[in-house]
Amino acid sequence: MIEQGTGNRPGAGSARLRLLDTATRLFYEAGIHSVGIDRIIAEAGVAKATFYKHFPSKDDLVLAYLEEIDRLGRAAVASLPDLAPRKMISAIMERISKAVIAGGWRGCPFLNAAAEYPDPASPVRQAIAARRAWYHQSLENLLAEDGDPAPSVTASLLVALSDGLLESAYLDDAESIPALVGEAVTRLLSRQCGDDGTSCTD
Amino acid sequence: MIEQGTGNRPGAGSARLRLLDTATRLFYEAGIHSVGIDRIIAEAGVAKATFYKHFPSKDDLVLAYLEEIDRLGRAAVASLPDLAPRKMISAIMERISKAVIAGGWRGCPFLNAAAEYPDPASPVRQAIAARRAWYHQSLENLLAEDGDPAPSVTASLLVALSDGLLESAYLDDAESIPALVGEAVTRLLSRQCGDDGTSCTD
DNA sequence: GACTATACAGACAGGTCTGTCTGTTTGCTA
DNA sequence: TAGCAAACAGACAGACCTGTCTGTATAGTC
Repeated sequence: MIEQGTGNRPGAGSARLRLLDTATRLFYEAGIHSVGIDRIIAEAGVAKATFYKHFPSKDDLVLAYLEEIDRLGRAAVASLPDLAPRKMISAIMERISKAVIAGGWRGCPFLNAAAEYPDPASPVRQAIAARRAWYHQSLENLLAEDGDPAPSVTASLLVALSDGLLESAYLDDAESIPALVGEAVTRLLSRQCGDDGTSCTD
Repeated sequence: MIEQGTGNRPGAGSARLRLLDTATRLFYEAGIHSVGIDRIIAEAGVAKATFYKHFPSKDDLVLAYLEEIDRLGRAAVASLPDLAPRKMISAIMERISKAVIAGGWRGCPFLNAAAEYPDPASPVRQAIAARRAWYHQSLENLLAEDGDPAPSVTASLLVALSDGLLESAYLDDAESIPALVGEAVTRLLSRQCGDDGTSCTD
């Protein structure tokens, strides 16, 4: 899907790629409204006309930015090894720790974007809603497989905890997150013994 | 504390109040960077020079906006009736439901502001950090009183869940929040029977 | 009435924003 | 060599941004 130009045609598609990469970095680091087109094209080394050829408006670039992150996240989850449901849930939640420990964490890109886009009907907000629906549904399916008595409620709590831990990593202390993720999963999932590695000794 | 001018001195202090009220509404509804000074003074009915007399810069107004919300939140918690620790924790968490059900919820003002202020050294971010530290400490104290074996960890989980539920109310479904708040508290707090109303039948 | 404090109205400067436009260069293809 | 598609450079328009400034009106106080 990602066509890394520069094969035979030195610039074919690479301008779009550079724009999206640069915008991703700048939008995430500085916030969306704080970053102007001029800065993006300067740092990407792309002419303004070329930018507006690939993205009819700035909001189209913002949308592409979020959709690309969404795509990568879904691909990462899809490529997880096939484990028992509860271990899958743990693996998904532990992606939080990995994202946060890497450094330069500036909060969840979707929550940050939502803060800047108040209109729920805007394409940006709809992309965020789609992302959240996918995440919730993925967890709910696994919880149902795991025999959770209220998979939708538990999934909502896991989504909320994911959001909260991602924000906590940004605003409080990133290093404490991995331990908190484990603790949260242990406490939130209903104790059902026998399936797999949960302790169930209490 | 709130002095609604127009008593004997028709305009004494009321300009600052109108500015802060208007800014609070607009910053929260539309986002901080999206609202210009011109719009604030127009809707507040205040001259620009008057604005800059009360607030040396826009960031000072932003800071006043967050500090006022912080002050109100702390006052509301301080004025809760004196209950047993666990009930106090529940009461604090249930403030989430009340805030969210009222309608017009646009997410946590502090998380929204943090999304727009990347520099952790900025006064805005420091106000956010102070708010979060207060909230965490308040919960931790109550948990310690309640005999929680790891009050700091549990407090961190409650903070994360608060953040997450507030975001969920904004982006997913506000009406489901009250039930989720109760469920979250039940599942997160360690089961210690005998104190008060926790079921402890499992 | 004179003085002071407060707020009003609005022009202005200097910068930045998005988006459009003209014209040039580059490199592949026929 | 000619043609074409893509990207380059950068001027420009029109709006909006923050912050400064000048001048006026009002109300309370001495």
